[in-house]
Order: sequence, then structure tokens, then C-alpha cells
Amino acid sequence: MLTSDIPPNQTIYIKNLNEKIKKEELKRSLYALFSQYGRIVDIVALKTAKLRGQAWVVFSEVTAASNAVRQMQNFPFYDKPMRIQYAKTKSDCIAKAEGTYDKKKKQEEKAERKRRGEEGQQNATANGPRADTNGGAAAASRKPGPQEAAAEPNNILFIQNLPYETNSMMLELLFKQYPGFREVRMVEAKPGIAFVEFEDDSQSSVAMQDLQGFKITSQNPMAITYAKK
DNA sequence: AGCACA
Repeated sequence: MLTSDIPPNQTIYIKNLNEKIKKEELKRSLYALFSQYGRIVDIVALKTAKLRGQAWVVFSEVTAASNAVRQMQNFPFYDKPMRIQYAKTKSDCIAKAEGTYDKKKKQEEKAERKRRGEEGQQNATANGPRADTNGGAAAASRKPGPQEAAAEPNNILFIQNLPYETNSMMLELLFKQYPGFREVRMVEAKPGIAFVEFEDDSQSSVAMQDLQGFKITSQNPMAITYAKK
């Protein structure tokens, strides 16, 4: 169709995103959702009139992008199905890494766009701590420890070793991909852990198998066990 | 609907 004309790119372009979500939260959630396909190098999201509701997720590998395009197509994200394509052009961060980034050319293109678009530029933010904070080796104080005695199956899962900034939306996005998902409960007093409830033991087990060790950030593989009864 | 990165 129309979208498949675009050749593969390690960056995916996502549209039909919920425009009410704040930029930083959007990036975090996209990170949580897409890092299952590979290493994410950068996420770009702008809230300008022309660019809201869209985002670019840059992977280190084209294959990761390809899987993401196929498997997350129409995924209900903040109540709206995501529309995913390959990006039309190479991301700047990639060009820079390859040494092919041409600043002059970039500026010309930008001027060109402005000429045609006539947009009222308002930025306002500029504080972007970027979503790819993969070097956050600071926290991660919780050691899983030798807690043998595999608990008996339970429809409720106990999640540990989550990065501090994890919120329930991020976990919900991950876990609701599995049938029988009911809800996520976080414990405000205890950052780094959460409970995720499914309808029955077998459904919770499937999710546990699949998401065991899943990294929301590169430093935090999540540790999933059955909750104690 | 809309393809940026300052």
C-alpha cells in the first residue's frame, strides 16, 4: 500500500498518538513499549502544531525497527491505535554516528520547509532529558538475591528491580499484551516493585515467561515471580 | 493528517 513504499529504516515513524500526553511521559512509555524489539538509540517527539501526535523511535538495528513496525501496528496506546511506518529519512543521530551528517545541507532543508510551511514556531520546552538515558547506572540498588523456593503459581505476579521512574501506565502497556490481563498495582511507598494481576494462573505464567528479565532501562532487567498468597 | 532532530 501507500505506507509500504517507504524503504526500511532503523527509525520508525509513529502517528495517531494521543496528543494529550506530555512529551516526557510519551517518550518514557514509548521506550518501555519498544525496547523489547532492540536497543533504542533515541526518541524524538515534538508538540508543535505540525508535529504533535507523532514520534520517531530510533533503533540501533533495522531488524528491530522492522519487527516493531509489524508487531506493534495498531497497538492501542493511550486509547488510540498506533500507526507505524519506517521513517522517510535517516535520523540525525545516526548520520552523526556514521559521520555523514551535513550541517549545511540540514539548514538548507530547514529553510526550504519553512518557506513552504509557514509555521508559527513555538518551542517553549528545550529541557529534554532524552529518553535514551541508558547510562543511568546510579540506582539499581535492589539485588534479586537468592530467593529460591519458587512460589506456587498465582494469578498475581510480583515484579522487582524496576527503574525508579516506572509508572503503572508503562507496566500496563507491557502486560496488557497478554490475555487475561486485569491490572497493575504499584506501591507508592516502595519504588521498584509492582503487582500485576491476571485472570488466572496460566495467563499470568505466560506473561511471566515472556517478560522475565525485560529491561525498561538497560540497567534494570525486571525480576518476576508469583506473588505470595 | 501531519516525516524531525536546533
